[in-house]
Amino acid sequence: MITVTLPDGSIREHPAGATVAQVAEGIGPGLAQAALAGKIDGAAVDLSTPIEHDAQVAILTYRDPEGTEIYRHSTAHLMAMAIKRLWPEAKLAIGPAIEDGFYYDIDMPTRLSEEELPQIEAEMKALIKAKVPARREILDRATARAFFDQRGESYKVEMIDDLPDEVETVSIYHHGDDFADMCRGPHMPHFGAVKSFKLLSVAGAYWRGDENRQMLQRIYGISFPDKKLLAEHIKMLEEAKRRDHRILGKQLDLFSFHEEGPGFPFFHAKGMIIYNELMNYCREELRKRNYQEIRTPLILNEDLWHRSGHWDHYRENMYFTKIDDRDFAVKPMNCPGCLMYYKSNLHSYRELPLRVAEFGQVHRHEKSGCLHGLFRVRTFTQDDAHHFCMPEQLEAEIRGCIEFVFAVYKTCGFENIHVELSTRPEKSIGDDAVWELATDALKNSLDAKGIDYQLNPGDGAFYGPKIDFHILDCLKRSWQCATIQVDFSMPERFDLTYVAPDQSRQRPVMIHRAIFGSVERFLGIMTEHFAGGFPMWLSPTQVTVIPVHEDLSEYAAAVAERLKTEGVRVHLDDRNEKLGARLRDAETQKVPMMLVVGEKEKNAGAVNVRRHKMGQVGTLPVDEVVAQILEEIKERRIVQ
RNA sequence: GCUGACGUAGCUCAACUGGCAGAGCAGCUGAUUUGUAAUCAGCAGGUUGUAGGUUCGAUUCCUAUCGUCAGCUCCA
Repeated sequence: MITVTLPDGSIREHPAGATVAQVAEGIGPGLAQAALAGKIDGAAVDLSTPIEHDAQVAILTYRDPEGTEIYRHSTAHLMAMAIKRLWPEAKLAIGPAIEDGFYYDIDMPTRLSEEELPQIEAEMKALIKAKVPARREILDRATARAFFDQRGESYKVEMIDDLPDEVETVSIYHHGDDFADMCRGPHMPHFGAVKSFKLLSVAGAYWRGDENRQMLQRIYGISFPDKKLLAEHIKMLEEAKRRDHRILGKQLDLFSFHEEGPGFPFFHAKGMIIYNELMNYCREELRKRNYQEIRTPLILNEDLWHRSGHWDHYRENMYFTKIDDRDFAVKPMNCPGCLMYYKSNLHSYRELPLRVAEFGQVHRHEKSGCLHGLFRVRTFTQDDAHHFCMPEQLEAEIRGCIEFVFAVYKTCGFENIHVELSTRPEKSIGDDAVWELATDALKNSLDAKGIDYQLNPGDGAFYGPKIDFHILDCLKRSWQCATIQVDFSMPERFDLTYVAPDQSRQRPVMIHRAIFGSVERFLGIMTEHFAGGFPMWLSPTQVTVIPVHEDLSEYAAAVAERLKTEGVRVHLDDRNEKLGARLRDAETQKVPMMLVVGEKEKNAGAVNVRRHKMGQVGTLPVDEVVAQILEEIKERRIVQ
């Protein structure tokens, strides 16, 4: 007998050689049913794996993150098998589980399109019905290589060849008699366990992500242990589509794109209101936090970009032009301009920390295939700022930046923020002591604020470490926006100095930070986050006043005028349309508040309040409503 | 940039195997005077992304090109 210790600490006795599946059965029939794989002493294994000695054993179900991965991975195998049956000449590359589903990269002469997906799905269903079993086999390297070579699976052969020398054996999963794939496993015992799945899309993908290598066909799919979960997932995808800022931008008349300027957004009047409100808010915060604001030119002499290192590192993304036969470049970043500003005066230590902000419009040549609404454009405005400080001020400055980021995100409705700290990459400049100082400053600042973060070793910029802030929107999608970078390189390259108390010239440290990142992108993210129903302070139209019929236009106009005098963006809709139609228009344009006025309201000096998506709130005196509206705007309140 | 799909009225989408380019919404004109998500009627709206080609005839087939979308790569 052996002793099996379960995750909850309970202990069970089993005969030696009992399988993980038998342990699951011993615990209960429900668990045995839900079991996908197991863990023996922390190592993931198949259910059929025998336990030979005393061990820690865990049963993995879909609910475990690892179980989910196994579930999806097995579905990827299922899809690969179906494809091999339909197109035996197909060669398999890789097919992992991913964050929301799985994919398989396949090389085959037939061009797949979405139309072939149902055919593959039908084949998969047949394999599920047949409950095709999985069998694991361990082969030594040479045998495995010969096995795949003989089957013409050249990608698998390449993977085996690329394995580190110390790897002696390779595991293979056989599904049924005619399908095999190299795989670490574990896998579900048979395809019957796949209860519900859907293939979503086909796209090209490079073998090993290298654009110089073979383009493969990638098929994406998703699978769930129950139909309801699949239905929910599909609904979520539709919800995301409904919130797409590119579609809402059109519907709400916020911005547009044209063939004449691919990747260069046109901001319409309504989009401009939101854009300016975001900037106004940001400027208010800048004042509170003792920043000064500057503005530097869009085009500067090319020499500057040689000096800054951008020509070496960023040339591909830059636009160049000639003025009077001299070479110029359109700025892709604002820092060199800011450095010119710093250098235009002598600075005393008394001035530090110096906080210099710039809403700088930058241009970057992005590859045509990357462009994506406002999320990926060729020109955008950074809410940029550079802090120049003494080394001993670094930490306090970083803390200030972190506080700034969180304050702005809170106001904008983002509560879930994921923070990452990236440290020194292999290719970098500066000495270790300086890097350590900078990294510690970032780390200490995060710790002092009690912020959890993910460490990305070696992911920093070549000139310094950085903190990135990722916003999680309502659909749990993550967007990198804010960044705080410590930079010792630029002050060096541009020979920045300040005068120290002893009259010596000292080198300041530079912090580079952005909060929205790109104002355009941030606007796009907010559009999706609020599904176009912006908080009142941002809404292009904040209030629509609707008289029930024409005789009440005068009273409605007076209400509207009152709001307008108070600075509210108000619209009087006294068109010759039915009340319902005008309300519908206001609702589809996502106006946060509608004030309906009829005889009753007129006589009482009141309005009937209706809020976007919430319906009627009630009848209130005009004074009270005006006060509420003003307060909601001033407080930048989010009402949902 | 690469692979694939797509491009028809301001918007959303029709148009069989190549045979007179159509609808809803929006717009304009008129009627209707409205109590919480679409009042009715009429009118107007097009070089079918662009440039070639095949054909008696091309929105439809072919080539090129531009753009968009899904990915890959890259990034704010």
